[in-house]
Parts: sequence; structure tokens; C-alpha cells
Amino acid sequence: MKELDKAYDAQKYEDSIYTRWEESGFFNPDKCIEKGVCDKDAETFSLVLPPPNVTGTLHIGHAVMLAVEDTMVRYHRMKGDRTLWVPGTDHAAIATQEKVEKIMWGEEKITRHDLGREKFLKRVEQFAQDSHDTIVNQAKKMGTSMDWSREYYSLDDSRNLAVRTAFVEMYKDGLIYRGDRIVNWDPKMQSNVSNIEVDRKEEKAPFYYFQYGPFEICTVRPETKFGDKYVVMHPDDKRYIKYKHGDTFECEWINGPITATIIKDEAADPELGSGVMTITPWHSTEDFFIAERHGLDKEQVIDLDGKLMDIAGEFAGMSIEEARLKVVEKLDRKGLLIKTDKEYVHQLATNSRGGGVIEPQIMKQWWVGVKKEFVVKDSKIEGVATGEKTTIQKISQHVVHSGQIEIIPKRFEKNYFNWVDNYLDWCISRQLWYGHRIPAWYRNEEVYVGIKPPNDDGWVQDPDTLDTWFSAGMFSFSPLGWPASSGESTDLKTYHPTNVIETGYDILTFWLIRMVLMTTYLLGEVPFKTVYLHGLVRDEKGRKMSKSLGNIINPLDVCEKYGTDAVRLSLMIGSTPGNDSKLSEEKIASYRNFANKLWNISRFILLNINDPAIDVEPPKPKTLTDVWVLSRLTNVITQTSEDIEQYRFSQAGERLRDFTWNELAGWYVEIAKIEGEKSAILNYILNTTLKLWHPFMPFVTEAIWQEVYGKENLLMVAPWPKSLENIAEDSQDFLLIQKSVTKIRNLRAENNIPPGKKLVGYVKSGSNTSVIEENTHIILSLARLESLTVVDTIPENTTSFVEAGVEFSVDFAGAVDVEQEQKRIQKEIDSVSPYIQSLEKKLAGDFVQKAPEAVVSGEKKKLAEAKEKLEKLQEQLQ
RNA sequence: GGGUUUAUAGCUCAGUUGGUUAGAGCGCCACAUUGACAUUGUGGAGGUCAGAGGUUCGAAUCCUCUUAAACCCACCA
Repeated sequence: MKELDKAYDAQKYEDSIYTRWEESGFFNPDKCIEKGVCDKDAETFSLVLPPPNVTGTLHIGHAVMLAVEDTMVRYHRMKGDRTLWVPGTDHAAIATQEKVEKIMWGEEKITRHDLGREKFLKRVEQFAQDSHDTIVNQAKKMGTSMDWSREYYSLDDSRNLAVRTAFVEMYKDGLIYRGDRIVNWDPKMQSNVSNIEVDRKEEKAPFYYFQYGPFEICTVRPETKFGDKYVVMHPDDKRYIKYKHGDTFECEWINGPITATIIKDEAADPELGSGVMTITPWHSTEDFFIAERHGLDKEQVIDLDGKLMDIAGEFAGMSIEEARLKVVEKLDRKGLLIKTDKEYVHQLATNSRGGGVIEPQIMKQWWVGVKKEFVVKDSKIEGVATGEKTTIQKISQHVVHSGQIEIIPKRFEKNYFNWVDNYLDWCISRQLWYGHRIPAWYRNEEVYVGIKPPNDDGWVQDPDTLDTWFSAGMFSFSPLGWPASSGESTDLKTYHPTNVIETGYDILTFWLIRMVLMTTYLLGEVPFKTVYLHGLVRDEKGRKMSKSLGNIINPLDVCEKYGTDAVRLSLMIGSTPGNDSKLSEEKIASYRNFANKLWNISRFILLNINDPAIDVEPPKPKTLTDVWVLSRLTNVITQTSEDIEQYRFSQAGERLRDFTWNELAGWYVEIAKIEGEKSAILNYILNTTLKLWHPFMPFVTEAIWQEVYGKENLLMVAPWPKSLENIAEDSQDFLLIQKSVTKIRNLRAENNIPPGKKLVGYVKSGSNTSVIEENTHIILSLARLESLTVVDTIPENTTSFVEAGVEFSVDFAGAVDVEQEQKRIQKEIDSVSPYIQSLEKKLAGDFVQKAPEAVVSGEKKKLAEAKEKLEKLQEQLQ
């Protein structure tokens, strides 16, 4: 006879089980087809893992992603869908490069320039490789069933070909262009930074008021003011009505007299200071746009290293900090400084990757024009015709608007539209070394863009690399074999569009929008049909997890301590899409307890079945309890399937836990001990329950499966259970038994009757007599009664109660605490009476006419039962 | 400045399209314990669903306002 250990030891099973899964090959759908796990023509279910950055190790946020996605994937695989989950990692250009530079500086005090491009890249690649290996091991520890044979790296050769192909195609269509635009330049990192990578921090800085001709202007950045020769004011500002747009005037300024021009523009805020400002188009985004609107000159004042240029005259070569004070001093000496506000608070822009202060600069960069028209090639998107002229912005709006992409939770559609409705051209070039090199070559004034370098000599390749999101935008299809070298890739044909993308809501605007852009343009398809956004995991106090706070929960540590299944459950149950959740070790421990509970239920069942069998027909129920448990089980099968398909993982897990712990362990197993032989039905329940749990808790369920059914069969590819037919839903009869047991237990506890003492009971069951008689054995055992006699009249001096129209009584034989008992009855009366009153009031009003019939009759029934209960209680009180 | 979310038991959260005397887990209190399981069992206490209006026969749920917290976006010199 096989027997399970007394407690589940996750450490003992997890690694060997993962190895069995991996060696089975079933992570790969091709193998599943080969072995008949799924049909070649089955529905597909595909998703691509949002590739973790190779900047280190996986954190708890990745663990959520892995748990949720693995749950979906395991469910669909068991259901017989042709299921593919593609793993990958991302080179994360700026983040990885910065990390390696930091390490180099910390350990060897060298910069990337000391090493040179080639050597530096070797270092980064080594670092990335190490990170990758760690990440893959962690993902395996989490139990993820990804198809490792299809793993990709965002910077590998295939992805590079995809990137070059996309770039060239977009360039030919005029969607990619090179142009002078203002960018967020980080002098420290010597690269530009995208808008979303800029952090704005509040900072106190002196706010200077200067005399500028007839006007008063103010600034926190006097060192940029050398190039200022325009004064801007709001067209409606009455104070300056006498000045006309385009008027010029002479005025004394930092390095002598200048000629300034008046510009009227609505960007000027009349409320701020004097309502007049000077502008520095080369070093301010807003000023740049004003200058663009009016066709004004732009002059560079600060160089790329953050030093003042020749235009600054005597200040040339100084750093920003140094020049600022000296310029103010000089203006003060000239009598042009009016006052200084030392309490002024402004937003300082810094680079979120490395913290350098952003100095806007106008530079030649590569851009994607999101509002440029192009001709649609080969569209499979509903409402977008092949040959039609449109823009990236319009398509991006359309695919979500028309419901071809669904975002869960729905409210994030607003974020999405907020972004695409205000779409700005996307700067895709970065002055970084780690990344996809831009496929553009220059010779004098000529520019060549191509998948391969030009044939003839003399060309120099653009030193810049592409924004990491450019390659990331292609992850729904580049890992599936785009562009295919010959003919169409079968993976692409079979698995694209993917069913779902699952990621944190914080990445919606970074990444998903880029995916929509690239995929709709290049493939004429949506990248995915559903976007499922999970929340962020915070610590038990609701703070973000961070190294500096020391509150990081490392997924590997807790997996080892509590078992991976416990960690997975704790991340999925009790959290809803788009909402942050809090995680604590106590929570994980409680799911460790649950895993052990499931183990022990199985242990009991194993001791009570004759021949463990995998493929069993649902057995015929013999008792009321059997009918009840099968009806509950079939309900759970239906609901769990529906919940998973609708992405309600928390609800599915909660329902399963309630079923397993309360109904199965708490009632059915206890009654099985009384009713005896239930081999077939217990086998079926165990079998089904393990299947239902498998997507959530793959290890413990597979461990039990192999102990019970042997190692020849994997639960991972066992067929998903089907709900039973011909099982009566009506469980009112069993409910009566449950309630009577609970009520008797309750009376015993309140009267301090020792659990070991057996009592005599009576029941006046009326029309329910046969149910009671058939199930007396249950009540006797679970409520610890010596006897339960059906009577016409409840005997005197016993304690009675009414449940669902049936009156029970227990003879406490003098052991009852009379005073205590009277108190209890009074308390019940006090709670029932107002309930009756409220029901009566309800039934006397418009409710009866206006509410649906079913609701009214339900309330009437409740009232009748409550009244009967009250009557009995009052009798007892006398 | 614009936008979003959250507010339900001591704690963490459920509560699907308005119809429960408002639920779960953890924690707490009492009792039990050689029997699948102390990583356990039984029973219990605990909430005027942030506040104020409104719609409705009926509101935790829909609308308006207020308060508090979190987040996102934006070119304030």
C-alpha cells in the first residue's frame, strides 16, 4: 500500500518535477501534437513573455507575471489548446549599459571611454549573459512552462534582422526621418533620454528677477540667457497692449547691448511674475516649440558636456553651476538684478537611469512620425483597408476603440487614449553603445539606409543605437520568425496575433503602445487580443519594495522557505488586475499551510481507495452526501474554467480553496469516514481536484499525482475536467443536515458540554423525515449524539431550535446553564424581531407591486421562516 | 493644471449587470487533540460598507459634492 509522507516537503519534489516536465518536451506545442496531447487543428493559445531586463535578477514583480502567465498556459494546455508560451530576455539598452558602467566605476574607476566601444560591449555582453542565466534558472524555479526551445534575446541576430528590416521599411515609407529636434540630453551619460525616462523632482532654487529693456523677466537659469533675443507675452495681456508682435527694441544685457524682438504667444502665463519671459529655444522644450511656431532663430549656448560656449563671451568654458552665480553677479553690478526669490520651488528634470540633470539640446536624431500618412499594405485589421491612407496614430486609436484589443481592467483604456490622442513623434536614436545599431550610413551629405551596409567604400555608420522599445515593439512577432527567410513562418501564421499580453500597468505606455505601433504597421495585425495588466507588489505596509528600504521579498528565498506553490498562490489570490497588492511572509505561510492541507487530503484519500486510476468515468453517487459533493464539484469545474478564461484568477483560486478546504476536507472527507466504502468516488474527486489546482499549484499537484498514479503519466498534460451531467443542483437537503450539525455543535459549545459527552436528540421533521432518517448517521457522528429520534412532539425540558422548517432538540439532561440559555434565546429574539419588522414593512409598501415576482416571493418565504423561528424562541423563553 | 484609482471586520482583501440580516483569509477569544493533517479541528466575538445629499419599491453597488491617500500625464519661464 502506497502512503504519502505526513507533510508536504516542497524541497523534496520541486526540482525533480521540473526536470520531468522539461524532459517530457510538452512545453513545446509541437511535441504535444506529436504525442496527441492536443490536436494540430486545435484552437491556439499563445503569448510572449514580457522579457525581463538582463540587469540582474528577477524580483517579486516578475514572479507575479510568471505565476499568472503560467496559470493561463497550463490551463489551456490541459484543455487541449495548441498552447505556446515564448520566453525571452531584453537587453534593456540604457539600463544595462548604465549598470555595467556603474560597476566598472565602482570597482575599477574606469569609464566606457577608457575601454573603447568594442571592449566595453564585450563586458556588457558577459554581464548580460550571466544575468540571463540567473533569470532562466529563477523562471524555472517558479515552475514556468515556457517553450525554451523558442527562447529569444532582444539583441540576438534574428531580432537584429527584424529591427533592420523594420527600420528600412519605415524609412522607405517616410515614417522614419532624421531631423533636428529638441531632446532630453544627459551630459553625464552623454546620451539623450526619452520623455518617459525623465524624472521630475521638486527642488528649491533661487528665482531671479531681471530688468530686460522695459520689461521685468524672471528665471532660474540665467546662464542660458546669452542667446535670448525674444521677449514673449500673452496676446491678451492688457499691460502690454501697446507692444506689437514683431516690434524690436534695444536693451542692455549681460555682455552689452542687444536687439530684442517682441513675440505674442499664448504659452506665456500672465499670472507668472510680470507675464513676460525671454526664451532659449536650444535649451528648453517649451521655448523650442514657441520658436518653431514663429520661425525664430535658435542658438546653442551650452555644449554637450554642459559647458558654456563662445556665445557666453567671458563666461565661455565655465560649467553651468559656476556660470550661474557669475552671471547674476555681473547683472547685479550692472544694476539689472531686481530681486531674488530664494523660496522658489521648481521641477528639476533628471535622468531616471543614473540621475544626471537633463539639459535639453537640439540635435539630429532619428524619429518615427506617428502622424505621417502611409499606405496600408495587406491589412487584416477590421476597419482598416489595404491600400488605405492612414497614420500610426489613427490605427492605434482604432484598434482599441473598435474592441480588437481589449484592455483589462477597462479603465486603463483611458490611459491608453490619453497617450495616443496626444501622440508625439517618437525619438528612436540613442547615443549609447549597447543596443541595435542604426542601419544608416553617411558619406559627406549623403545618407544611406539599408538592411546591409552599402557596397562601396567611404561610408561611416551612424554611431547611435536604437531605443530599446524599438525592438521591444516587435516582440509579439519577431520571436515567431519575422521576417521569414523563405516563405511565411509557420509559427507566425499559427500563433499570431497572440491571445494575450500580460504585464504590469506601469509599462502600458512604454511598451504596449510601441507594440501596437510596430505590429499594426508591419504586419497589418494587432499584436494581441487582450491586454491583462497586473498590479505592483508592495510590502506589507504598502511601500514599494526597494533595496534602500530593505523590504525586498526575494522570490527565490520564499520559494525555498515555503514552496513555490505557496508563493504563486499568495501572489494570485487576493489581488485584482490593475490594483497594487501587499505581500507579507505571513500570507505566503498561510498558502504553504493550504498546500499541506491538499497533500493531507490526498494522503487520506490514498489510504481509502483500492485502485488509483487516472481515466475514470464519474461514479454513480450512492448517498445524499455523494450527490451533494458531485454537484459542488461540477459547479466548481464550470466556474473555475470560466474564471480562468475571463482572467479572474483570484476568484478562481478562492473558490477552489473554499471547495477544497471547507466542503471537501471539512464535510465530505469527514462523512466518508462514517459512510465507509467510497473508493471510486474518492478517486474521482482526487483526480479532478488535482487537475483543477494544477494551473495554480503545479508542483504539489504533480507531486501527489506521481505518488498516487505513478510517474508514467504527467498531470501537466492530463485533460482538463468536464462538468458532470445529470447531477442535481438542489442541495437543500444536504444543507439541512449541515445546518443541524452546526447548530448542535454551537449549542454544545455555548453550554460548555464537553466534546466527548454524547447527547440524546429529537427531531420533528415533517415532510423532511426521510432525509433526516437517511442521514441520521451523519448527524449522530458529527454532532456527537447518542441518538436522534423522529417525534411528533418535541419532549419537554430539552433545548430546541428550528432550521429550515425542521425543529430539532437536544436533551442536555440538566447540564444546561439555564440562565445562559435564556440569555442566548433572548439574544436571538433580539436579532430576529427587527428583521421581521423590516421584512413586514418592505412587503407592505410599493415593493410588492414594483419588484420582480421572484424577489417578492423570496422575501415572503424569508418572513414566514423568521416568524416561525421567533415563535419557537418565545415558547422556549417561558 | 489635467486624469485615474483607492476608502468594506484589528490586518489583507472579495463582493460580477443595484434584490445577503454584508463575505473570506489572517489575527483574536474559548474549547478540543494518539485516528489524513497542530502547516489541525470545533465554536465565537468583531463592520451604521470614509462623510453628506440624490435616483430607486430597494444602494456597499448608480449620480453629485466633500474628505483622505496613492499613482499617471503635462512645455510653467
